[in-house]
Amino acid sequence: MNIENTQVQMRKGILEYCILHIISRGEVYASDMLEELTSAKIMVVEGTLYPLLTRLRKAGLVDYKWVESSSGPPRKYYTITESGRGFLMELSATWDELVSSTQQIISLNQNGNTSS
Amino acid sequence: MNIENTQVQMRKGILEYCILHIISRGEVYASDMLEELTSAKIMVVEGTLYPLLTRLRKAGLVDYKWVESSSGPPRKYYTITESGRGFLMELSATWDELVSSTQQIISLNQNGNTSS
DNA sequence: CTTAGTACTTGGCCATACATAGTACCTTTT
DNA sequence: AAAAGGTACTATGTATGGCCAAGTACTAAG
Repeated sequence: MNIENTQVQMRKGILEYCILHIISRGEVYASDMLEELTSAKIMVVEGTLYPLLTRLRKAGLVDYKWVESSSGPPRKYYTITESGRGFLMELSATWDELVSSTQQIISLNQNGNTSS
Repeated sequence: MNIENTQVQMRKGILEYCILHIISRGEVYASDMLEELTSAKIMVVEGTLYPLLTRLRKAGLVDYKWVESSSGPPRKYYTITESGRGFLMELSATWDELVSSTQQIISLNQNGNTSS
């Protein structure tokens, strides 16, 4: 019951949302995503990202194409599918609802009234 | 990859935060918590709540005492410990950070600029 | 050819939420 | 008093997703 573990648990399902959102904004490959997530202070490692991308693809939410790189092996550039956009909207609603629900709980004080 | 499953995943770790917060506000027993969580639209079932309470107790974050009930078997009334208050503050910081990070990701549009 | 760097893959581990079934105690009914 | 029903808590097994760690494959530089 340490805080590191809780951080891991809390991000479950949210990574999926964030990554699908990043892909929805334009073609990116894994390192682009890692960079953006890191800059938002969401620490993600390859072993998390790649399996997630595979899941998204198998579910038909994203697609990819190989693109040659001038320095190194070719890269998988991901794009979102129509089905993916629909799912992203559902994820968005789910996230908003979760934030709203949590806010409702933690905004109550000892007397059960809302306060600041 | 259905939305119901994602809802389950998204709440992982957050239940712990919500429940510890509820307990921090005063003595409650399981049914009180279920009622409050349900009213905040966080659907939780006994099979989730009781093991979580046991985990919290084993970690020394909460304590409980048996209280006789006028109708039915005695109840475990939970209270937060000092150690629990410390952990709650950490959870709070973790949650705030996660919300902030997610907000940063999803507030970006196609051009990579912030917009509404 | 060897070394280093980049990109992607895979297998196993762990913690949490949940479904389900079960135990124990109390009150009410007959 | 025995049976029936409700309340509170417990225990077991499953599925999922994040993560570690090791591994593969391709390219460029020495």
